[in-house]
Amino acid sequence: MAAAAAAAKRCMNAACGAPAPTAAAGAGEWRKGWPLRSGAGFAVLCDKCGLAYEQLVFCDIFHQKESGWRDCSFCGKHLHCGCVASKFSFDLLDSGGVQCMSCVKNSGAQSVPCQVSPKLFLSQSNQRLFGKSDELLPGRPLELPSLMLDSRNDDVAIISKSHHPFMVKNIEPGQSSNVLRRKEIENGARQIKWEQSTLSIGDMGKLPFLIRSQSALESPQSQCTRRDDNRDPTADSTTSESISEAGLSMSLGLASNGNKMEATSTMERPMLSPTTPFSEGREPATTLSPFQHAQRARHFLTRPPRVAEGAAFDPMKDGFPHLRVARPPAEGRGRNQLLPRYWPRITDQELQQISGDSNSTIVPLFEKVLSASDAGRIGRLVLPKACAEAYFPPISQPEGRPLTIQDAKGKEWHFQFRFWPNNNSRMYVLEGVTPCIQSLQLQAGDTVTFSRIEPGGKLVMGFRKATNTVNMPDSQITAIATGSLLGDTFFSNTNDNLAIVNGYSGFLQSMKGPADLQPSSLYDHHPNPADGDVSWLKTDRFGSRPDEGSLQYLQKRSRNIGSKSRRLLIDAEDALELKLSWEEAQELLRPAPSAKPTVVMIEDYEFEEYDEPPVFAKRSIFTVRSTGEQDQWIQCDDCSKWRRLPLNVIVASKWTCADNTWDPKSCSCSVPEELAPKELQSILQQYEDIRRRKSSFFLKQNIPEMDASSLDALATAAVFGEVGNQGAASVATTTKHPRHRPGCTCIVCIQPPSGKGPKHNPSCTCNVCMTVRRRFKTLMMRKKQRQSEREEAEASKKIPWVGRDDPEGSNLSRSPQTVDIARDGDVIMFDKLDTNKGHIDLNFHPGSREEQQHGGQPRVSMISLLEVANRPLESYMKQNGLVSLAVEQGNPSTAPVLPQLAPVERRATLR
DNA sequence: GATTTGCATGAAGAG
DNA sequence: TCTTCATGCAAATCA
Repeated sequence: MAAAAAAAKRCMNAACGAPAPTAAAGAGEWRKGWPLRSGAGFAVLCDKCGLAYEQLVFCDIFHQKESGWRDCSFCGKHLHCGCVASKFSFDLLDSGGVQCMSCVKNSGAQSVPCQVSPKLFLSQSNQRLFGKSDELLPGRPLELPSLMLDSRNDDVAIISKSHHPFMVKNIEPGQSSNVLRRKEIENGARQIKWEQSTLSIGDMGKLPFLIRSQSALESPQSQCTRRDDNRDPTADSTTSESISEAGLSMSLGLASNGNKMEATSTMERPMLSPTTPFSEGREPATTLSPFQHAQRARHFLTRPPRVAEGAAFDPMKDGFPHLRVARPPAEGRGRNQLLPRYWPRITDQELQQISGDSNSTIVPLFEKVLSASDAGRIGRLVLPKACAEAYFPPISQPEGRPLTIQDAKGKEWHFQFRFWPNNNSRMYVLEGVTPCIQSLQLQAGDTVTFSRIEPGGKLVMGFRKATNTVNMPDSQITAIATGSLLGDTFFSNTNDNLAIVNGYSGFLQSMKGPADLQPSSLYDHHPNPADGDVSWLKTDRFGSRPDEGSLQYLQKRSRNIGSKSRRLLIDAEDALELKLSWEEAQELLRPAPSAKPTVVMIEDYEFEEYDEPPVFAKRSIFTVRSTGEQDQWIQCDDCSKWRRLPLNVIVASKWTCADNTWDPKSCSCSVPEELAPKELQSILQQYEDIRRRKSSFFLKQNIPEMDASSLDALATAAVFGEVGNQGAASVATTTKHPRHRPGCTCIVCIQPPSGKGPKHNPSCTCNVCMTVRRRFKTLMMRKKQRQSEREEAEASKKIPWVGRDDPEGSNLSRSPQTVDIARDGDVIMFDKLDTNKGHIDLNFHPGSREEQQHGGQPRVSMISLLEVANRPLESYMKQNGLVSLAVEQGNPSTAPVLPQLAPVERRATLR
């Protein structure tokens, strides 16, 4: 292939005959992009990971940017598109050889006809199926069985050879692909119904949907992919997006003229459908500028269905009135520049609410997630410039003009729509929104949606409360990506996990791409798990609205609320989920092996401080024999056998028996397990019991607010002597303000701030302040620990200690055979070497043992401490009957019940 | 002293 | 590199 290709590396245009670039001109790079298989496309090889990504080659962006470079979805390394790399850009012809792009440009539309090749073939390398364009001809609908999914990562690639490949890349495993499969079964081979739009809507933002119009930029072949560019864009709003929207129709599964879409027709439409300009013999009127291509590509990537303007997609008709679909922006000045994040996500139900009578049509315009400033008492709502200029009346003076906007209830609000000069630009604001914001009880993170009633053009605003807004810690995302948290939810086997990791990696990277995410649609459309589809995200676990509990949602929220705004807006249930997941991750943390802790004694408590960040380790289970000797058990990743390791050993996340250098007898998977099956089963069962009880405990806590900032707020309040001041509660809430530190006294965070300001800067991070804060945390933790110990002591007089830890009546409290098993870091009382194997040592008391070992010094559970410290100051003070720091212990009876899940724990570590 | 106003600043995203 | 926009901040205004 390479040789043949090399021989043909000359422009096929006889009038040109320009040679292919020489080695000096970058032929090496160029070859890198030479088609791998039958002209299916230019294979792009990542030098770093060696993975081929044909589909990336066909991205319009290549040509729009004329850069020829793109990042590998896996490793981020730049990929290379051979067709545009050199000063000559060549296009592959079906008849063989190449044609240089300069000729394509010069020859115009007549030079080379659109060439198609009636073949359908399977990529051998990755089992992607490449369907050639004539397979998509009208009357020859693409057989859905041909929409084979990559067995590894469920990629779907539908690529027409000549210059019109359509690609659906990296459909997430178990997600959209399942939709495809399912509908394939249900509807026969031809139709991809509406659900495919689910796929696409989500995938649009999540992964680069690539439609290749590689030559569309200038080549005659591009005519095939071009649509009616000379149409009046307003004449048919659903088709005015030309290529991009045509492609969108394919990817969304939304026909322009129907509620449901057939894969065949929508795939054809962009290039070969009888309705397309090309098939109609109409010439494209204009050559798209790179910018236009870029814009269209973006729209293609994220174009959701239109509702009010053409009803291409009608959730109501489809029986999904609650679908939260990212509506496309309505017509307006500069609407093409409207970032998808501002696209209104509004359900038809909400639309109907707004419209009231059915005679009016609601045109969703845009939405915005309220920032702290927007929702603050300043009363200014910053409007996205593009939105303001596109949908609000034009204003020429900074003073702007009054604007009356009606809310969903019909109440009219009067605002001042104005702008400020800003860096040679404008910053549009809606002033006087405070009454409205307060009336609607909107907060930062909530979303306001602006729509227009037609006819009449009256502006209406709706809102959406951010009920499940979570900014997921990176670590959890990482954990999810590696399947460690959701392995069972993802896929059941390692190989699949790997595939998912890969796909997820792409997903994460694609999040950075130009296409924003519209995940809600995805999850609104998401097939019911009961249907047998795999839900690859923890929507069920969140138990919330699927769109808002999804990772995509979290990602989007974190973007929308502001990437600048790394803050936590945690609803109770999600907070709990997050907390548990986070703790799971925390349990895998170990001090860095090389780290030498500095032991700090604070009021008789030992804390270890590390200067180095912790490392992730493999989960292990600790057991204690009746002799008090502890063991650590770790499961082999290969054979799943449990092996005993020394206590102080920290193993990497991947560990096999072969790595067991501490016990040569058990360094092979063939060696039987040391633990008897019953013993092992007992341990694991108890282990799970403990986990469940921990979860149950947290569920029962119903902590009103778990804002991670509470700890800092508490400490800060202490620093400035505000403990006991009810106003301190506002300190916690103001940490939603991303740039503010706890205790910030700015006008947004704390009003009024003046007059009572501390002498120290509240955000001061000097050593003194930091130390004071830390010590205060410790003080609070210790105080709480004392209370819990007292409670424990009192409770122990009434019931056996094990019973306290076993409210659900597990074996732990019922049987002397039980053992106490805690999660990693906790200790399972397990007498492996006892003559009564597997029997619990009832005489064992973790507290007494701990005290014996540590000279009577109680140890502090870091989780427990954080649990306490995370409580908002106000609730903390209330529950402890504290008025100020000067007040010592409150009434123990009012103290919150602390988790007694880990009576024995390792030394608390502080960083 | 409290609140509003107008602009400046800078992080992050887009191109 | 440019643009956007969330936020800071101080002057202006109000009570």
